[in-house]
Amino acid sequence: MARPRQALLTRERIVEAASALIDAEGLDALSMRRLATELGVQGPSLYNHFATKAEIVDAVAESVVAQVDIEVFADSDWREALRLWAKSYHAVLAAHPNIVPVLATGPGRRPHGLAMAEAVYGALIDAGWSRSRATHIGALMRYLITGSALGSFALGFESDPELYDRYPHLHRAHELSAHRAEIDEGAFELGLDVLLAGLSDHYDQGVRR
Amino acid sequence: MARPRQALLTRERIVEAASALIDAEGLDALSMRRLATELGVQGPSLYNHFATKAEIVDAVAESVVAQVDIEVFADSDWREALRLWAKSYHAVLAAHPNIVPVLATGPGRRPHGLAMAEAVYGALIDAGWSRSRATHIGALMRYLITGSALGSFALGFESDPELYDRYPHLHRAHELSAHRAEIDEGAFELGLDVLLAGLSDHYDQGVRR
DNA sequence: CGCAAAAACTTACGCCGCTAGTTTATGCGC
DNA sequence: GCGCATAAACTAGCGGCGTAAGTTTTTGCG
Repeated sequence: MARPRQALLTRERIVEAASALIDAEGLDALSMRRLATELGVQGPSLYNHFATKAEIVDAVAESVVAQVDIEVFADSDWREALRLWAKSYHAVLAAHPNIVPVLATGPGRRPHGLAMAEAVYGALIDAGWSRSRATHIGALMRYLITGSALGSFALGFESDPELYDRYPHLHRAHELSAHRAEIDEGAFELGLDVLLAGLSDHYDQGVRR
Repeated sequence: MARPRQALLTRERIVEAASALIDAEGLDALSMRRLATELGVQGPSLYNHFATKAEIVDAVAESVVAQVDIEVFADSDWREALRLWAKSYHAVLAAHPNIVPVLATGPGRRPHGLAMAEAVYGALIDAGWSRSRATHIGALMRYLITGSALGSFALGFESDPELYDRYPHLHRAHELSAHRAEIDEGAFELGLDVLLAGLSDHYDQGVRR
């Protein structure tokens, strides 16, 4: 096949297919040939639309970050905004866990990633936090959100009971995976509550630097 | 070369070389052929000592986790122990950031990983936390520690000033990388302080479940 | 109408993890 | 002290990877 009358590929279709493939089978399953096959095309044809595989992955990351609600910073108190944003971000990552390692490296050059950083940092600055403190708080939120999304804590423990014979306190660790949702959500909520309460205390006591 | 009089490889030597290679050039740079070359040997010879590449990576992860101080749980108050352990873990990961994605998936079947989980969870249980709460706290600590080690927050922002022209609050973001150490450490310390203070309050108020 | 650009193709290079089969040295049982 | 299973290296090769190069055909603009 040479150039078709109607283009088979668009950047949008490629990103959608890549995103679906990553969601369904993980980052490692995304290869140029596999993705092309999924789109009914030969591998190298993708290079007519993206210069490298990394660009495709980046576009997928951007499309995920775009789903996070940053409108909340427009009209909420910084505490409430931070909580709602964190929950929204957390929910988006929970829906697309396989792309998290990419997001964890930072906003890079992605417009939505930068817009999110701008919104978070701006809200903290506008609330009166020092630049240094605002940066720390922003970093800290990212640690909690990506850390909790990177891999399920519960699933990190294998479900083989014999594995825990030597560890007296872990004798029920093989049951953890069955309560995966409650554990992962509970830990995140606990962290968010404690962090926001603590920061709120600092703030109210005038410790903003 | 057939079988040499003195074995060229041992599991220990392989793990050391793999660890050094990962530290120096990242997880992606670790290939069986490259590692073998580093050890003065042909690629497939490594399979006489490890069944798969994943086993080698796992052994490297185990050797890193083994450096974390879990003795502190033997004779400190749970708060102090948690703080010292977290700092030790954080320091070890800061020294070997490239292996963090592997550790972030949980202890798996690694003895030192399991021993660490046992120590943390056991200390919390012994202090009087409920099983559910102890699990949440353990998960939360992992979120903070691996989240902060996974990728520098400061380095997530590129040092190209023009990138931030559209984002008024980020106009100095290109300077972040220059203060990398202070930012990353400061955010981690802030998170650790706030979390431990908050949990300590819960504890003292009798909220342990 | 002609031609550059676009969008598909095929071929190929040098990597990758890993398998299979080969060679030779070691060390244990008789 | 010999024989042989095992260990530990080797070479060759499979199928997959990212991507570069060059080809073909269609489109759309000057």
